Order: sequence, then C-alpha cells, then structure tokens
Amino acid sequence: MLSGKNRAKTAELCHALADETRLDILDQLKEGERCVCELTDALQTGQSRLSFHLKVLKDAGLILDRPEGRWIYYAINSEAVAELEALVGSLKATRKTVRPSSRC
Amino acid sequence: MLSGKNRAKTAELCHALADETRLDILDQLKEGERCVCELTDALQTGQSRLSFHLKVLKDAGLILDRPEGRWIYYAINSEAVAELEALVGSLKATRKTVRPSSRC
DNA sequence: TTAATCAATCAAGTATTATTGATGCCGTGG
DNA sequence: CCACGGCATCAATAATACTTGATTGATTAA
Repeated sequence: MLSGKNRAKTAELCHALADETRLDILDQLKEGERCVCELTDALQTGQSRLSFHLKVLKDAGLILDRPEGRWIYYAINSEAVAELEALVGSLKATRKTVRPSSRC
Repeated sequence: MLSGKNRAKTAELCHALADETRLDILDQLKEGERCVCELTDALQTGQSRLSFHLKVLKDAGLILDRPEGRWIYYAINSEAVAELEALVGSLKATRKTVRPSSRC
C-alpha cells in the first residue's frame, strides 16, 4: 500500500537515485568497491563534490563504507537496491479496469 | 551498464518518485484511474499543487491522461513502472568480491 | 615529529523545485 | 450566447539541493 514509513523511505531512496552523478557512482561500484580517490579519477570531478553525493547515497542506505587505513572504500548495498526494486514494483496498478464511480 | 540515455531516464523517473505527494498520487491511481478533483479530495490538497505534481509524473511517463468531457482522468502507466523496476534492478552489484587493484 | 595524503565538513553562492493564489482556456448545461 | 466548473498555467515567493573552495581530522611515510 506504500503508506507511512514506506512512502518516506521510497522517497528517500528515489531521491538518492535522482541524480546522474550518483548513478555514475553506483555504476562504478557495480564492479566492486572503490575509494573516493578512484572515483574522483574515474568520474573526473572534485573530491568535495563526490563526497557530497556519496553522503546522499550512504544516508539513503544504498552504499556502505569500509575504512581501511587512510582510505574509505565504498560498495553497493545490494539489499537496499533489492528493497527499492520491490517498492517500485509495488507501484504497479492492481486493476486495469476503469473504476465505476465518480465524485465530480 | 546504465549509460547515456538510460542514466538520464533513470534520473528522471527516480526524481518523479522522490516526493511523498507524488507517491500518494500513484497510490491512489493503483486502484484505477482518477480525475484531478477526486485526487484533491482524497489527498486534501490544492488543485494547483496537485496539477504541478501530476505534470511531473506525466512528463516522466509514469502516468497517462485521458480527457473525457470536462474531466481529465489519470492512470498509472504500468509499462514505465516496469521499466524503472528493471533499471533499478540493473544497479545491483555484479561482483561481490573485493577488487584486486588500487590506484591511490 | 613533521610533512603529506585521503576524505569529511563547512560556508557561501547558485540553481533547481515546490507552494500559493490568480488567471485563462475549454467543454457543458442552461 | 452566457455562466459555471474542472483543470492547466503563470508569476512570485519559499524551500531544497548542488557546487566550489577552504579548512580540518585522521593516518601514514619520512
């Protein structure tokens, strides 16, 4: 039914995906974990900017971070992706028939 | 691989879902098509505001409109939902193994 | 311990989105 | 033809989101 917490969670997850830079990041992470400096290199962009987008993705739960030495490795959280996939799927219409009553 | 047009399309679709009001609208439409006045009633909000959000959903292709007399009925475009579902699914990590090389 | 590197955070500026009330268009009923 | 109802659109404002450059904390190498 997508009510209450689900609605807010869906909105947050979708917001995190509603940006091409963040989709680029996820595309990179699909092949395995990466540290920020690798991403700045791959995506040709500034460290600060990337850090901002990584935070959005992390806050939404779509990526996980693993500090190692002075690097921080990011990786996709496949569970969250699957969760979102399910939430999106639940938006499909339950009936195709034209509704009988009208109020206007 | 989520590149080029797909990336932009995914961002647009996700942006359209990144708002609780729009999720509420879709939730209503799941049960069948509705005209704007029914939605303003169900969602307890202003007509102008609703019209704005309906436009965002329509521009993204997530809903379809059907004029009938002086009403306009909106309905979920299940194809677009399925398309997005697939795009989201394609974000899942392809390998779980730790990547061997590092550049930093 | 000092210098250097990686990455988060902050502050300031810009850009994009959302809300609100007003206006206009179009189809319908009188 | 006229008035009304349903809805889109516009203009102005408010709220969010994004970008950029500078700073800071933490970690490692010298």
